[in-house]
Amino acid sequence: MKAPRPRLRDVAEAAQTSTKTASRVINGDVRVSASTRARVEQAVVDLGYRPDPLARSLRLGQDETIGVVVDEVGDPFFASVIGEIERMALDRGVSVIIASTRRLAERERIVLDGLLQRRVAGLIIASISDTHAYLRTSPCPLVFIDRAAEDLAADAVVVDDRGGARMAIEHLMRHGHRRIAYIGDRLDTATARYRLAGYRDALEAAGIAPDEDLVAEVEPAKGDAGVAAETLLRLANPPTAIFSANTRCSLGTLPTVHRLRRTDIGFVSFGDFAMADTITPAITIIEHSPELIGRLAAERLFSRLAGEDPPVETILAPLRVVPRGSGELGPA
Amino acid sequence: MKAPRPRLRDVAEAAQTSTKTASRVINGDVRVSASTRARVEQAVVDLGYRPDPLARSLRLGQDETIGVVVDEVGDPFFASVIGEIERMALDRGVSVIIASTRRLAERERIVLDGLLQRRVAGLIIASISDTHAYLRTSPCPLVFIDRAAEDLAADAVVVDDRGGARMAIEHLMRHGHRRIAYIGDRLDTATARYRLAGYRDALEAAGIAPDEDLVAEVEPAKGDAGVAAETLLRLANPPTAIFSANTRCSLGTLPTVHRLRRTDIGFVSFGDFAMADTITPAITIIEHSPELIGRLAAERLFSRLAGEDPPVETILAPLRVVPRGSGELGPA
DNA sequence: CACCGCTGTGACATCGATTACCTCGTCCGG
DNA sequence: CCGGACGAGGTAATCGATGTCACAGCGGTG
Repeated sequence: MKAPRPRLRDVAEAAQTSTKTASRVINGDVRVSASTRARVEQAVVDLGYRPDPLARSLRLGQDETIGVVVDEVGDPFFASVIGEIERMALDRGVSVIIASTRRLAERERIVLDGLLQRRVAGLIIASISDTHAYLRTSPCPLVFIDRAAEDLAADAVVVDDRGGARMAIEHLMRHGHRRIAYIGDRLDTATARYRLAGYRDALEAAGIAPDEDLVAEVEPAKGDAGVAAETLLRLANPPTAIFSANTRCSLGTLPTVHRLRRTDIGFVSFGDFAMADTITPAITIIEHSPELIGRLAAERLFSRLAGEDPPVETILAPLRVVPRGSGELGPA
Repeated sequence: MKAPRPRLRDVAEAAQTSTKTASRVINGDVRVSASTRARVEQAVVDLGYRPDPLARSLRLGQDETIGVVVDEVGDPFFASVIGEIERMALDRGVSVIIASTRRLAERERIVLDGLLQRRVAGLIIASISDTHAYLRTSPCPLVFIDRAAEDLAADAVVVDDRGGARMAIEHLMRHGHRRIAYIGDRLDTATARYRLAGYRDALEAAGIAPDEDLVAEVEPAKGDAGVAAETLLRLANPPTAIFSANTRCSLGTLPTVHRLRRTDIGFVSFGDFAMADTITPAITIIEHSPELIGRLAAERLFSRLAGEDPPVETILAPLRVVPRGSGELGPA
């Protein structure tokens, strides 16, 4: 009963021409006479023809699809990034395949490999790994987000992690803090290393001797940020302020801070989150907009897909301190 | 320099056999002699052969990909749902294409059409539209989430919206509230209608006359939930409690409630969110786990893709009140 | 007038994998 | 000893669109 979807061949037959000419019309080739063009266009409408993207991809050796690889799709930061990328892709009729690495270099390999096998047209990657040799001959444009690829000349959209962390610490110091704790990601990601470096920069510049007891390296997915916070706050000589180096650490740490009724402590979060301005005290943040990062990355990728070939660049998304209260509390 | 990726033909040649036999080995056909099988397998390893998914899809008329269509990828609820689906898909080597409708029925049509054109193997859909006639002859299994398709016999994973809303209102009434406001989504989505119905059920069962001034229908994406909350709280005869019918409304409403220093008001949110248990007072919620919904939907879809054919079913994900403070405040 | 170049067109190969259909032995029962 | 079932494997068509290349017709040119 149900008619199978029309093929190019059917269109060609209806228009009394060859598939090649029909293909020309559809792809906007100029060298087709007006009358033939009209017949084909009519046939397309009559039959409701739509080219099969699969066949097209096979022939062209490339899929009208981009891949986005992030740590974890459910992470609010990446969810917003992806949302923005998807928005831009949809406008261009491009599909978005997403994949998450769970912060495992091995999985990253696997999903990237799969995406490349599928011949995606381009990739946006929040890489967890620090070796990308196998991407050096990538057949498609790559844009890194959140963390640049250090061993690869590829576009990246990042924030000034080191400078941002330093800004956060200096902000706390301006409000009188001298003992400031750091809670951040595992140091096997570059982002975490840079932010920790920024923290140390600021302390050193202020002539404060670093205290390793105040540096906690955690795995936010495991929920151990809260444990780290509790440990810090129970030290014999506890910090008067905490710097949380990313959103998920903040989300893990703050419930503990509140449970222990230590809302008197100074707090700055690298990255915003829902309700940050509503809890008491409201949380001072280093703001970096995931939507902006997504947009910049997608723009870059689409411009390359459109054939433009600007020099490889690492784009810095802007960063600023948004004081809301928790970062302006002085030490006891 | 760079060798092109090996094709099945290369494998066949290396194993001194035909593509057909090589294909049989790869697809696990039993009727291949042990020695031939071994040769082919060796060749596959030697050449690092990986079948081209595009070609395979074309031939099979189906892509090893599932589509997930939601309101908005950046929405925390859907982000978690997608995260869980992606997790399950990756385990099966299936890719996930995401698309968002922005709550526009027209866009929903477009993205679904695109996905169907791509011949996805299956679809998971949070539908915004209420006509799905064009999906009736869908070539692939469908699973609806969050909202069932009323005009289509298809699987769905939903929560008991009406009952859940009723639970929320009854909870507030048990703590003495009689004037309870409702803030929820536009009523052109079924979910919103059910939740509002549940709200009305509860009031009616308690013999409370409904007051339409207390019902606000908003568009959370536009940020007008906060405006609605302010309007409600400034009424001559204001409510003593607010029921927020979904997470995004809660995220929009609560900053306003706090800004107006009206944290004395009763509050229940349909749907959890980050920091809900950390703000003061902590927010009482109707809990429905997005991860669970994602998992159930994905399980259903994969079971159909595996050829199982259970009767079409609407699965109810469980729901419960999680009291945290804001829902247990009595009226002034 | 022969030749050149340009335009519009179509037959056919191609992308890489799957499959309908066929061939060739071999082994078995009758 | 023969027919036929069966196992193993090969040939070529197929999926649907696009690239290659050749060709016909036409106008201009030396």
